[in-house]
Amino acid sequence: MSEQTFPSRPTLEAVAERAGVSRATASRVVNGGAGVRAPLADRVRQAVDELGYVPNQAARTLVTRRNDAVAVVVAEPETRFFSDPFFAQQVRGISKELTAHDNQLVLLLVEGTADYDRVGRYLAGGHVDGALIFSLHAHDPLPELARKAGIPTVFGGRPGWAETDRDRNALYVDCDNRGGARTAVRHLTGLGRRRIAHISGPLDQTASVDRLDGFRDILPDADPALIAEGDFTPDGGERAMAELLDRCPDLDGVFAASDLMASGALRVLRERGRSVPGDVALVGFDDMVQVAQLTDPPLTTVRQDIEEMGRLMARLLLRSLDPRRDAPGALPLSSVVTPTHLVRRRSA
Amino acid sequence: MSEQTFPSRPTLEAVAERAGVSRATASRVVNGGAGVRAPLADRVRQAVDELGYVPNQAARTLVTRRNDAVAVVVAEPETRFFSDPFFAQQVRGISKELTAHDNQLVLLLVEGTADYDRVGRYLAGGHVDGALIFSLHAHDPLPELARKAGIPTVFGGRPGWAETDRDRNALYVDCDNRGGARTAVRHLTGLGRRRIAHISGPLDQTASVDRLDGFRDILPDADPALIAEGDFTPDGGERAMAELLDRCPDLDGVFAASDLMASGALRVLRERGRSVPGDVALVGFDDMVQVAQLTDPPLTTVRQDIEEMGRLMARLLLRSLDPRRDAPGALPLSSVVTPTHLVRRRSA
DNA sequence: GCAACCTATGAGAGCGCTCTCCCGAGGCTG
DNA sequence: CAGCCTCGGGAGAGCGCTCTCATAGGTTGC
Repeated sequence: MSEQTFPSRPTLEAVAERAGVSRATASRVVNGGAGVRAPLADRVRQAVDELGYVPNQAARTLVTRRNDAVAVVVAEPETRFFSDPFFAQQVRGISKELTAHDNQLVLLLVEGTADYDRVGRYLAGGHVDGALIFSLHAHDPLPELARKAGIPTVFGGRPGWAETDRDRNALYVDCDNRGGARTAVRHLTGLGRRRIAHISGPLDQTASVDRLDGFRDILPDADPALIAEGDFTPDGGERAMAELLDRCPDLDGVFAASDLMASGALRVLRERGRSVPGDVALVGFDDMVQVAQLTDPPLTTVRQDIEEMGRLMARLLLRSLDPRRDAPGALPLSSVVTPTHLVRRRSA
Repeated sequence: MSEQTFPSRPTLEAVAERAGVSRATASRVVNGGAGVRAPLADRVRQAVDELGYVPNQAARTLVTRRNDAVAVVVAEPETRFFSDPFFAQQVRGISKELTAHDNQLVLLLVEGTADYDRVGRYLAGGHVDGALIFSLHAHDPLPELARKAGIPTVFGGRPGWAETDRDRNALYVDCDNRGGARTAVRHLTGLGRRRIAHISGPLDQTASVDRLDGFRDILPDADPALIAEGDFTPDGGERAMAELLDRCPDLDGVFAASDLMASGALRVLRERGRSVPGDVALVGFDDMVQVAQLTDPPLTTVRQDIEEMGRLMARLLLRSLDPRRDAPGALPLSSVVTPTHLVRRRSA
């Protein structure tokens, strides 16, 4: 049925010949045309149009050593990547910033252990100029792969070794997890709640640990039975909430480390006949559109600007790829911690 | 804070020198090592390891004219791309097949009109060997862009012009939308339903039109008031269902063109006090895990194997990139229509 | 009016790789 | 044992582009 044929593309040489100039001049025009007199430049541009010339990216990359492409690496099962709006928002922010600077986004999903090899080869193969890595778990080999590949990297979320191991010089963007958690818990204590539980994220991620630390900052003597570990999914939130209710039926407040987990917790609370916020006040984290506002009751939550964080990650990476980019006064080349703040709705 | 330095990569020349062979031999070993005697090959492999050599992809592409990368182009707002599990499943199928053949997936999202330019340039720039395009709407410029770029393309879902405009020779993978719709509607009539409504997808997509056609095959005299157009989202399903109930309060069956829309319809039916399947029997389309089985009641629906369709798309594209791949007897190089079948659950 | 100086253009090297040729060494046949 | 074939390995061209460097022509200054 199909017999697609694909003629070979015109080369710069062909353009130059048609315009009656040298390849060098044609190249100059194609790349902005600085220092080429108008009549010549016009002839070249016309030749480009007539031939439908598009530069061969491989040849260009070979000499400039730039790809104008950036890898986004996600160490999370595809299922979660596609179902958790967190990633969608972050990728959108990244995507906007990258396309604004004519960079291409290459998505690399890491599912099985075997994928690490493939990703390592890809990063080292010179396909991309830099990497954005997020959802990093402890002992994940990705940072090492990126380092070996020798390409600039920016992390979404503080890597575990960022503080201890200074010379590895991680560049990251994260929100003020600990401060946000403190605000959330303080809000609950302010409401007079006395038995406050915490549903944490997976404790091999710094975001989870930091939020737990914030919780403990306010409640240093909290009963360990009041803390359950989730996995940032609604199901995980359900499981953790059920566990907590079994252990401490008298709890009257819950701080969940994500809105998605809070939504799961909410379902379990309702099933078990607890009113929210009457019996149990509930605070989430993220202020995820499509989640926090749609639950019943809508979630009081700690807002972080996820899309903006994505944008910052991309900007940071682009700057470390080319320090001259957006000149003085711009973003300094260092990690960024964005602020959080409490959004009060009806769940607490 | 950050001062990342990036040493230049070892070249094939360096490997050859270290192994005491010519560049040609080193290249042979790196690419499979056919026709190189074992001791030499081993020396080369050792040199590769010691130097941490990784081939420069740009140089390789320049001469082979292959990228081993394929673009996946989605003409749908990011929001829908990330929230609709349909895409997730399709991309997963594609991703599996591509990685199995050492091909890289490059995701291109098209949101605004401005993005078409960027995507066109990208496809024409020789970054990728082929393109997979899905969620095509009528009059979308993407097919033309891909054609101009001169790269093989496979569509997810039959493009509108595939039947009429033979010489454009579209290669596509689709499910038997019309047949599936017929099965769904026949099931409803078989249950004794007499006022059967249809919530269609956006009618500028062939999948929507085909499903509507299937509906009409069984009910050629259906009241036009019993047909409402949705947009494949839960919200669209809600709106359409509300409309239908306003127009025809006596309807007793609904065939929704997607599970997501069916889930929205279900909410509206419940709100309006209609029991399902008692008052209104409801059939969806897709058999989307995480949707059809989780609604209350679970959806009777038309199953299509979305992941498999993704896999087929990728396989078809890989074959048209390199006809020698997976030798005789394999997939013929022509469009594929996959079967559908009814999955009975409780909603009808 | 001539030296000194620009500035626009061209010539050409080379980025790192693959692949086609070609040569030489060994094994076979007659 | 000569002649032929085979097959492993090397030499080298060139993929399409960018960028440095040299050059030609025009300008300026004294």
